Amino acid sequence: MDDINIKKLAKDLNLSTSTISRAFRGNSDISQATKERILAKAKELNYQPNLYASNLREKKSKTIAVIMPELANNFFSEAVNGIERVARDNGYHTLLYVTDDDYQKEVAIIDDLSNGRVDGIIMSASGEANDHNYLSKLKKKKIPLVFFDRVYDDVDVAKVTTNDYASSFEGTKHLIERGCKKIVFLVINKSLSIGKMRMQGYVDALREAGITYRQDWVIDCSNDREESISILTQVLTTIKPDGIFASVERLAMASYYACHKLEVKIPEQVKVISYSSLEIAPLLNPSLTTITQPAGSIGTEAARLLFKTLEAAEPALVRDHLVLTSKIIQRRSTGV
Amino acid sequence: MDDINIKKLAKDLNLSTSTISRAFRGNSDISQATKERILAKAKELNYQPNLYASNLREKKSKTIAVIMPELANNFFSEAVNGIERVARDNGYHTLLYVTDDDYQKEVAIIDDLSNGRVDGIIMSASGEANDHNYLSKLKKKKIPLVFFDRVYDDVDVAKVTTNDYASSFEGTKHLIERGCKKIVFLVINKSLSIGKMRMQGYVDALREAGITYRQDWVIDCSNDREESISILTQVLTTIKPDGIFASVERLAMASYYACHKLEVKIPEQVKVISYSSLEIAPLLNPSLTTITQPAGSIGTEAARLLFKTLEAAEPALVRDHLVLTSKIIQRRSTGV
DNA sequence: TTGTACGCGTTATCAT
DNA sequence: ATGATAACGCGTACAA
Repeated sequence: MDDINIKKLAKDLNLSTSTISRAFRGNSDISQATKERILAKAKELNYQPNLYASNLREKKSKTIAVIMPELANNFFSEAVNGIERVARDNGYHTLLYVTDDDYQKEVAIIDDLSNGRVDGIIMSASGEANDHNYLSKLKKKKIPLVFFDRVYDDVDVAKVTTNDYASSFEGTKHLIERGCKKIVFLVINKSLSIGKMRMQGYVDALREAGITYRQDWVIDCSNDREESISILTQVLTTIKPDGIFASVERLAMASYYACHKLEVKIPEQVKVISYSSLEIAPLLNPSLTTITQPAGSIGTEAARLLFKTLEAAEPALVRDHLVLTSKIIQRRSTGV
Repeated sequence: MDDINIKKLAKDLNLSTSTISRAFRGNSDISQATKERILAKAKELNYQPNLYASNLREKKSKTIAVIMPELANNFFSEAVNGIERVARDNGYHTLLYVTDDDYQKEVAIIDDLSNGRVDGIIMSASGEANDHNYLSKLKKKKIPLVFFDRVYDDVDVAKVTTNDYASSFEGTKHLIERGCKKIVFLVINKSLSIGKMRMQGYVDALREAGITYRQDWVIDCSNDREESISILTQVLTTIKPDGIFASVERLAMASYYACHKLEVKIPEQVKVISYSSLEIAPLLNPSLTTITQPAGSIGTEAARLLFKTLEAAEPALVRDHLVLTSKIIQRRSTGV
């Protein structure tokens, strides 16, 4: 009475398990009458096909995983929304995994996932991650992977990114046009593709404006906020920049903290621009000029690529790289 | 060569499948030598026990689900961190589900989960949710449920909340002490337990201060930001409050938007306090006075309760209700 | 310490 | 339209 399964239900209805099974799967033919009878009884007895048995039998989990560095971040939450919508449309479920920007966790999660728990993975890469060999396991297991936003250049899979080089170039140019001459560039990890692209845009924009690029203007910050704040405090007092370009949102936040603490006025003494999808950017003190990525679209496109791969005859061949466009939203932090 | 499984590995090593199995499970005895030999070969051939087969066999998924209203929210992300840590310590995996504050989605997720995908669920409730009968399915399937923060009073399971009544009382008192006489209370859903408790604290604090409570001071807002902003714009121009108590974070944001738009000065013309775990509350313009919940602890405690239930002889008996304490952090939005 | 054999709950194939 | 049966990959009695 306690545990219900397909056999008991079959016995209860004087039917075979095959018929029960058919009632729950759309395809096979079965008389409308018995189907309804089965479904009714199933609801009454609270029967649902056992997920693990089905998956074992079908060798499909109808589930995908999304791996991302952090949760409390509008960019990722919007991207996830996009992904989930597409997944649901395709009859798939979505599992969320968070790495906290910790490379070790990323490896552990991939490890956990390569036992067939999911049919495919959409991921935004974390941390330095020099060795990406652990991803080869996925290829061996034929679990397709799609990167979004933060990608590893040396891993040859489908990717969705934004025009980081161009938007960074424009962002830097914006600071220069607002009169900045000494612009520092804040990065968490230079080696990460996204950091490289954004940095190059910054460097080239400086060059174009005839400003000589100085290596010590590129500030290597940390994932840890306190650490970043102390680094930035140092920077503000020694380099005394008149412009800050934060390559990721949290570094803009850290910059604000440091400026507040040192009573450095934004935008009078230093102007700030940042990559950010922060919903509350307009409410910051002062409101923050942002380069904003189309987060939702990035998610839906990444999901579409994954499902394209999932359905491809030769999945390995799907290596599209989509590049979407970010836009600069000017606010008070780069005002006069 | 392509698909590896326990049989092939066994054949490769001239061993039986049971021995292989034993090598992967901690318990059964097996000689250290063969165990190492097996593990080595497994790594070489990229073998991992199939998750779905194991789960089917063991009738355990070693996985829990966390269901929450939203992602881009510091409170929930901290809570999730706490939960994940405890889960990992217990050898469990954590799946994340987001409802977007949509009751229908919550029902759908619970439905999906009741087929045995997870061994237990930790949830923060969404939306109005008048009918909680869909949760009975979990009980029938013996999948334990633990609520955190946003709970349904009529559902008799373990819960972890904060002292909403007391902190709301104190928050209101704080506004009164700062000179507010006409304080509106913003709520998204009065019927939700958390809304009720917080509202009662507000009402009682008014009463204690000799301020007559007016029903139209309780503003029913929306999950949709634009809608909330338009409601608040209305409120600011008609009621003209000198104090705003936002019972949830997003309503504080909406209030800020509305005030900015109407050029109503915070805190000079209206003071604002809000429940919030916003990391950037100090950076808002002006910095926001918050009632902050111990998010991480809520998560870890909820997880502990879940695992206690999971291990209990009679799970139905675990109905502890833990109440943790929030604290008020005073900032400029309620300053002079 | 290791091997044999069965069953977990389902679905697909084949038969009726 | 429905039923019988084998197989998915694994873990555990039980046997050796």
